Amino acid sequence: MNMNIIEELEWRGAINQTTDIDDLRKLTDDKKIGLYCGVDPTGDSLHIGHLIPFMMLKRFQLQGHHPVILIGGGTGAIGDPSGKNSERSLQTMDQVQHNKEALSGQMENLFGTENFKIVDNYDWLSKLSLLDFLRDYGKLFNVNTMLNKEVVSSRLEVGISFTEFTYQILQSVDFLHLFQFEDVQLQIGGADQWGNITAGIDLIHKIEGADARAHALTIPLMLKADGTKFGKTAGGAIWLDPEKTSPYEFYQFWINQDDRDVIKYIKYFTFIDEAEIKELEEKVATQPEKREAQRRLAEDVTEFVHGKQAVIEAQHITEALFSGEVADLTTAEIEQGFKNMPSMDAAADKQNIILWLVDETGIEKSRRQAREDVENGAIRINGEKVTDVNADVDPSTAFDGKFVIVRRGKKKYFLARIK
RNA sequence: GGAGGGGUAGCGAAGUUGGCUAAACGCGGCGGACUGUAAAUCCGCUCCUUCGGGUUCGGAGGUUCGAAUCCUCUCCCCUCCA
Repeated sequence: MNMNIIEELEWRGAINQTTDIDDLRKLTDDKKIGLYCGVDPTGDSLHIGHLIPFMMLKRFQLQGHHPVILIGGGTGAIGDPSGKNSERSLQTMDQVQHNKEALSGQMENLFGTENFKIVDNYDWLSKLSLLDFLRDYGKLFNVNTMLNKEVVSSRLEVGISFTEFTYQILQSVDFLHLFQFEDVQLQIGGADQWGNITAGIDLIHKIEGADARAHALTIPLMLKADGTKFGKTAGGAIWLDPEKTSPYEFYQFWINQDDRDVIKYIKYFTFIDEAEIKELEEKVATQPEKREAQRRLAEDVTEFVHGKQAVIEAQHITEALFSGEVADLTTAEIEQGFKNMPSMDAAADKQNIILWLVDETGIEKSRRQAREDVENGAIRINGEKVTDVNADVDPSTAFDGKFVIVRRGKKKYFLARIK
């Protein structure tokens, strides 16, 4: 596809707001630009919320541009007030360092090491003395302007510390630094970053001259059709770390997206081209029950994050778990599929199902409930429906006596690991 | 310190002329039907139980054949006054 990157982002619905879009289009036509987004090292794994700006960077990268991810090793120690209604607690430098290392590894999985750079603003912010900061940058920021930024004004009622108030200056210094030393001309961020990014552009203009070409591009707020926040499930965040969220669960997250959202997500999170997306859109409208779009979405994103093999395994596990035919799952697949499903240790002894469900495994909280579920036909042991409350559970009959897979209801699974 | 109001099951909220109330109703949760691993809807269950019964209504004690409901003491919360 020879579409200009900005045009491509436009049809993908990925742009919320930009500075001079015509100049941006021209700039990206004329040369391969440097661009960046910042990530605060507030945790030790990326989650799918991070994927939102990363998808943008990736698209630029695929067209030959030079993405840079800035890890806020310096600012992370300060706390960005954006999107927060109360003061953040500070992290220790050790935590920040640990998180930074974990995140960098994950980013390299997504972007490779060619034509991609990770920088840490600690490297330059930490060298800035207070006096230099005040003389070189502080002078260029007008407090009235800063107060008017949405991020700050929304906090005036509840209060904001000087530290967080200063955040926008630091982020501006970052942009300036990258503009000067990494040839970065565009900063990307969530819609709530607009104020911070434009503050940086103002700084660049003041120092580098009004004709310096620095741009801002923000991404629309991702909301689900039901109005709730994208990326959160009952079980919490969806992580990119396969130890925290298994590839199977990751795959499941995407396959479960609402019809109303799926095309939007496909446009945003996959590299599928326009023609095929049109087809999928048509399919959602005419044959929603096939959920082809959801499958493609899940496949594509899972492959991007975890690789081809992970997709194949996730699909195998999916097939087994949803058909109930769990018998042919491998040990590794069981481990993965049940990563974040309830699991418990159990003895190898054969015993009555009610006692086993309540006392041995704790799957059911009372005998009353256990009986009810068994009698309702809600319980399956290794895929076999059990409706007799006097039946026994014999762990030795499947999976070499290592596991007993319990399914309650249509899709709730439990894994008993036999000791 | 003074005057009121309140603490009921996961949450919200009835019930306070003592028994018919293991405790209405709503939400949530769990099953089932339908279905597309959806949405909506409908149905059942939702303190424990060896199914005889047992233990609950902030806590302790008392009155009574019998209390979430009455009395005493006590802890906590809210509102108003100081």
